[in-house]
Amino acid sequence: MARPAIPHATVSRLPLYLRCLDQLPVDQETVSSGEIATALSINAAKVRKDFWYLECEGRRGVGYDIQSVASQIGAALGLDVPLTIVIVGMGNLGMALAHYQGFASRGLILAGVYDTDPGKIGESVGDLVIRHPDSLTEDVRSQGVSIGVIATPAPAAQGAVDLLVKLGVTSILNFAPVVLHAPAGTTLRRVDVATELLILGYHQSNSDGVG
Amino acid sequence: MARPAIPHATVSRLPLYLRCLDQLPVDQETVSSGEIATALSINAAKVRKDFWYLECEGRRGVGYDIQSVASQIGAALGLDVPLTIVIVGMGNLGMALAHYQGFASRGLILAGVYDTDPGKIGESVGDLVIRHPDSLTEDVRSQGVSIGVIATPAPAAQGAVDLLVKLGVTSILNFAPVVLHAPAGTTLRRVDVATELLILGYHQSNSDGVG
DNA sequence: TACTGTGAATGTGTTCACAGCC
DNA sequence: GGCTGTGAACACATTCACAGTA
Repeated sequence: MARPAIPHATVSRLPLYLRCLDQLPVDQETVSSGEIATALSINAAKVRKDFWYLECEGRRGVGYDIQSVASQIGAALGLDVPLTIVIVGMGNLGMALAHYQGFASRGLILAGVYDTDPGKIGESVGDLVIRHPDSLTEDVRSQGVSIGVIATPAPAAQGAVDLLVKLGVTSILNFAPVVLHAPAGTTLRRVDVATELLILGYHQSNSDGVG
Repeated sequence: MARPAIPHATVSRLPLYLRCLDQLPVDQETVSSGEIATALSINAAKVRKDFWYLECEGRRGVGYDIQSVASQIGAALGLDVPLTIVIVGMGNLGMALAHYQGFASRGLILAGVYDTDPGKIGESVGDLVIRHPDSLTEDVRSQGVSIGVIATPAPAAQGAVDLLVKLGVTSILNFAPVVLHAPAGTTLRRVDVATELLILGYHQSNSDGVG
């Protein structure tokens, strides 16, 4: 009954469960561990144990209530308090990320986009206008930004991180091809984030290799 | 001496090591496990064991030869035989990915970009021209494509996967917000790919939660 | 019968700790 | 002293297997 903390491995699967639940027929009310397991090609006991950590109660012989599982997962991921993000660096990648539906569909609110290029400042991106990173100080304070996305060229990346961290942003999603360092006085945990790479094996499970 | 297969966990760290090595001063010839461990905020024994799996030979009291470690990692990732990728879906995200330096800097060759929208077909993207996915059949055969990137809207994603798989592509990198299914006759392994999410904790290590 | 809940067994990955070499 | 190489200990994650409930 006194449940342990939710393991990392479980947390990393939660977004996957969420997507999977989203795609069930709207009139379906319950779902079994087996159904989810099949859809994600994982083991059903793993699904049950994951849900157990989340304190989702299922009904034997029936399954789990979709609504309540979804809301438990949302709560565990902190999506019940919507997260606010900003994107620094409005090159091609930054632009694409700003337009990308993936953030919104995961409940993230894009609050600002920034670039140092005077030629870009003032340009509109959806509802937002590109501004100089100097504005971050004000924006982070007023909007309570929790995630900063780095889409700058490599040499500018570390500076952007330092600034964000100084302002109190605690999560950095880095797309620049550099290894970032934690500014002084902070510690750092590196996490691989769920972009999905599906490795297809033909009839027997392919041993390994990222290619 | 008879070394076991390289564990998944190790493989998932190899790109990180590679980036880390790239950023060392050009005149530096050797690197110690401790140096790398500090840069990546991981344990030094882990680095040594990872290098051990790769059969990298270090010198006690000195460290590892940077060149040879880099080439061993490259070989383990299959980057000595350059991988070829194609992108299906040339909306904002697809465009950005096509221009993104990250692929090239990891030794991936972008061989084709595809979209079904007649208004987009024929448009140039760098050296390439957007074509209809029908051309994939020919292209995959002639270029030996190993990775297909899905950047289509959600409803088109599964169809794109089915086509790629039918043509013999064995790795799919999915950016569409849907759960994909393995076509009949194939098995599927899901992998989280290294986009870096740095979670910064202030002096004490932040317990958890992806936000 | 169909499903959950969960201890126990197994498998994998990480870290320690120290001998051995430069 | 600084660093690698590596067994052994530990921690964590997955899977099995089955009792229990609707």
